[in-house]
Amino acid sequence: MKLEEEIKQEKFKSEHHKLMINLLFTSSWLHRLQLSVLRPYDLTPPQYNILRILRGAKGELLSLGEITNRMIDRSSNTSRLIDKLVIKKWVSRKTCSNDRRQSEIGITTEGLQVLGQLDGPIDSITEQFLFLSVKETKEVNQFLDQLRNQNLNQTI
Amino acid sequence: MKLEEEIKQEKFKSEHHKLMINLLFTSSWLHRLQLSVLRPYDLTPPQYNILRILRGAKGELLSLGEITNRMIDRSSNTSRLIDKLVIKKWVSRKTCSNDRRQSEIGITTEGLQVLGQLDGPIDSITEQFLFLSVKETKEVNQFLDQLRNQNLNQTI
DNA sequence: CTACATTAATTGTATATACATATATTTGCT
DNA sequence: AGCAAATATATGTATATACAATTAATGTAG
Repeated sequence: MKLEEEIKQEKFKSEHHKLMINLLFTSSWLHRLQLSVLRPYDLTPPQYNILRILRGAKGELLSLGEITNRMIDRSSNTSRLIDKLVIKKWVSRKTCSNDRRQSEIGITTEGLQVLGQLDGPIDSITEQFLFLSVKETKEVNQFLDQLRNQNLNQTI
Repeated sequence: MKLEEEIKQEKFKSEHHKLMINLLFTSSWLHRLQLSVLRPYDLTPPQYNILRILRGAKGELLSLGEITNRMIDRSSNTSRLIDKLVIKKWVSRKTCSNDRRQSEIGITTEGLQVLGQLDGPIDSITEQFLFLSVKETKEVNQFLDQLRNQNLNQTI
C-alpha cells in the first residue's frame, strides 16, 4: 500500500513532506518486523544491537560509552540494557582496572550462540531490500547520509 | 557524517544491509529532531501526531480506532495518549451515542492554537529535505512504499 | 597536595510501546 | 428473546527512551 492509503491521508502538502512521514512510518514498520524476529529469542532491538556491536569488536572489550556511540539509537540507556544482558549471561561486565570509572564489556560464548541462531532470520529481513538495485541502494544511502548533515542537525 | 562514521562501523556486509541500518538510524535522528521542536510545547511526537490527525479531519469527530489507523506509529497506545491530551484540554472525548463502545474524539480550540504555533517549527524540519529534487524525492517515496510491500510483511 | 572541574556510569521519574487480558457493547444466529 | 461471537476500548505489566540529577573516579591548576 502507498503511504497515503496506510495512514488514510489523501494527499501530502508536498512530496518532501510525504518523505518525512514515510521515513518515520517505514522505520516503525521495520522495527515491528525486527521485534517479531527477535521475540522468540527474548531479545529486543536495542539489546540485539548491543550484542552485534560486541561481536563486531571481535573479542575486544568495550566501555559503556563506546557501545553507546556505536548504537543505532543513540538515546538508548545503555547502562540498563547491559544490566539485562548480564542477567541473561550473554554479556560480561567488569570494572576497568586502568580507569575504575569505566567498565569493560564483552559478549559471552552463550551470547555468541544466540546471535548465531539469529543470523538467518535477521538476514531474511535484509533480503526485503533486494528488489532495489545496488546503484539505487547507494543513492538512497547517500540521500540519508546527506539528510542528516543539513544545517539544522548541528543543533541536535 | 556517513553512517559508517556515525556508528563506527568500517563497512557493511552489503549496500542493502547498510540501507536497513541507515533507515533506522536516520529515523531515530529525525525523531530526536521532532522531540526538540515539540518539547517546549509539552507535546510528544505521538501526541502531536494525534492532534494533526484531528485537525486534518476538519471538525469531524473520529473514533479511537480510526485515529490509530491513521497514526504514523501503529503500535501507539492511543487510549492512554488521548487521556493525556484530554487532561491538557487539547482534545475532547465523549461516548458515541449510536454505538456506546466507541468514543467521539475531536480537537479543541486550544488544541488548534497549539498546533498553529507549531506549524512553523515543524515546517523547518521538512525543509531539511529540500536538497533533494522533487523527482528524487518521489523515487525514494516509491522505494519506501515498495519496501513495505514485499512478501514478508504480510505476516506483520 | 588539595580543591575544583571533568568524565563515566548509574539512578530516578515521566512518557511511550508491546503484548496479553479484561470489560462493555453490539451483532448475528437460532 | 437469549446467547455466543465480534468489536471498541481500557488496563496491567514489562521493556525502552528522555531528561535531569547523582555518584564515583580521574585530571588539573595553583
